[in-house]
This record gives sequence, structure tokens and C-alpha cells, in this order.
Amino acid sequence: MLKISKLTDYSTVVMAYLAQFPEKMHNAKDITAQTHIALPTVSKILKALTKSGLLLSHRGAHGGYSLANAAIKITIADIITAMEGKPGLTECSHNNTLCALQPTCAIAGNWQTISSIVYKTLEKISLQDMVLLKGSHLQHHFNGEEHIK
Amino acid sequence: MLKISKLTDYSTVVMAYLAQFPEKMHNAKDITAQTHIALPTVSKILKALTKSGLLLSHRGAHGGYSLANAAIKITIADIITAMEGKPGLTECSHNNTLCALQPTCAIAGNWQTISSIVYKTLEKISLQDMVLLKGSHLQHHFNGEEHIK
DNA sequence: TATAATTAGTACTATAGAGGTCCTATTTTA
DNA sequence: TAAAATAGGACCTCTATAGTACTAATTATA
Repeated sequence: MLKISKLTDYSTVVMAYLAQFPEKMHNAKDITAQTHIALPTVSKILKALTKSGLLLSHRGAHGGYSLANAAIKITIADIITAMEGKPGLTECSHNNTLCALQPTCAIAGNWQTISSIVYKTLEKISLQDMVLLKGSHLQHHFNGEEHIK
Repeated sequence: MLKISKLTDYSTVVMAYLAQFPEKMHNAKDITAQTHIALPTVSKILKALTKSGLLLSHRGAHGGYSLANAAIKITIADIITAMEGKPGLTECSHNNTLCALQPTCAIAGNWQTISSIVYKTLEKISLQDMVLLKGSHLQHHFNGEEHIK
């Protein structure tokens, strides 16, 4: 149902936690304790986010992870992209050659457009929005700007 | 990667085809021939869309399917909802009780908001947009309205 | 009224992908 | 040198999706 994966979902939880103490270094065990996500899962997420450049890692004793950028510069779109690759609603949103229907499909171009609209929407929501503003404020944020017309 | 399912994707192709000849009745075999989607799959899709009220069906000889409403009244959101249920980006977008993290999850409310923003975006795109306007026009349609701010 | 055409409904199977776990190597601090 | 962490895979299990097939019900028409 137009879902992001559970891992991606968890990633936003983890990122949101890290964003609350941006200057501090957090190790996987610490994050598990705070978020109640299983340790191996947290570990997997942290590795993926690091590889994509959203987190910085530091090995060894007193090592851990921290945000690579300010929370206001990191968007929901960034997190989804890091975990799942660039989002596209359909196969043909990226790769025109994959779909067998392509030659007769009248609407392929539209899906690329729609995907990009959704992506831009997600790019407008920062990690900071998630953490500081909490639910209702985010709502006003968008309503106030007449985001959806 | 934030995908809709293949069946849903096909559904939009089928709906778009039907919308090109709204007054005519089309049977499953006809639609298969035109869209190049396998017959059993087309059949499955047509049944689902009928059950959700997007299509009207007529049994027996010379029976078939036709749009239940004008193409301009049917939105992409309608089609996705018909095939997959109301879209929500995360588990907790609908059901607050499902997620084990809920008590400590700081961002659940935000996902509900974001899901609803995405949904509203998809509600703004009609089947008519898909069929008549074709790719580039749809783009202008949204750019012109400064849809994404 | 019989027949052919067509949808309705249900049940089944196979496959891919997601989620989750664990092990070993590497790096860094103290 | 030892302990504390992350890095990087390998691996397993389970679920949901996609696709298929079969039978029943309905309708037009000859």
C-alpha cells in the first residue's frame, strides 16, 4: 500500500533519535536501548546509513555514529533513498527499458512525472521537522504554505 | 522503493485504456490484446476494480467492463486504493496499535501527516490527466500551478 | 429454450524480497 | 596488548506478490 519498508521506517526512528543530540556520538547498543529496535537490526541500519553518507562512523572504543549533516539539511527523501535507492512508483519510473509493455504503454511518462512529484514532496520534509515540530506542527507547516493545491 | 505493486501499475494501464473509449464495453480478451498484459492477470485486475466500484461489469454474451465514472472524476489515488487499500507509508499510518515501538516512537504522528500529504498529491491526478495530456503536459500542469512549493 | 459468451469467485503454487541473526575481520582507544 | 566498537558478509526464514487455473453464475441471441 505504497509503503516504505520496515527497515526504512526504523531508519527514520534512528535518525530522529540521533538528531536529538547531534553533537554526541552514539553506539549501536545505546541506540537499541533508546529506540527498542533489536540490536542486529539497528546495526544493519546504521551501516547502510553510513555507507550512504548520512551518518559518520567512528570505530574502536568510545566509537559510534553521528549525523553527517545538520538535521535541517537531511530530508525524508534522503533517508528513503539511502535505504531503498531513489524512489519511483513503478518499474519504469527510472529505467525505460525494463517493462515489456513499454512499446504500447501510453502512460509511462506520466508515472515518471508523478514519482518526481512525490519525491519533491518528501524532499520538503527535514529530519528537523520530524524531531522538533512533532505531529501537529508539521501539519500546520504544510497547510500554512498551501502545499497541496 | 516506495513502489506501488505491479498489479496496481497494470491497473492504471487498463484503466487508461478503458478511458480512451468511455462509451464502449470492453471484455477481458479485448483488453489483453490491446495492453499486452496476460489474460488471467487482466481478469484479476478487472474483478478487483469492479468490486471497488471503479468499473461496471456486464455478464454474458457481449458483456464486458466499462468505467463507472467519467475519467476526470477518477484519480490515481482511487486506483491505488482500490487495488491496495488506503495507502500509508508506514504501518502506523493507519493503525496506532500495531507497532511495538509506539510508546517510545517520537515520530509516529509525522508519518500519518506525510502519508496524507502524498495521498492528497495523488488525488490531484485524474485518469483523464493520464490519458489525454500525456507526459509533458502533466508536467506543465503541475509546474504551472506551483504545486510543489 | 438451448447454447455460447462472458464475468464471479475461489483456491493454489512458486518466487522474490524483506526482515532478522550471527560470525569474523578490522580499527581505535586506553 | 586488550577491550570496545564498527565493517562486511553469509545465511535463514517467512510473508506477500504475481500469476494461474478451475468451476459457478449470468446473459444475449439464434
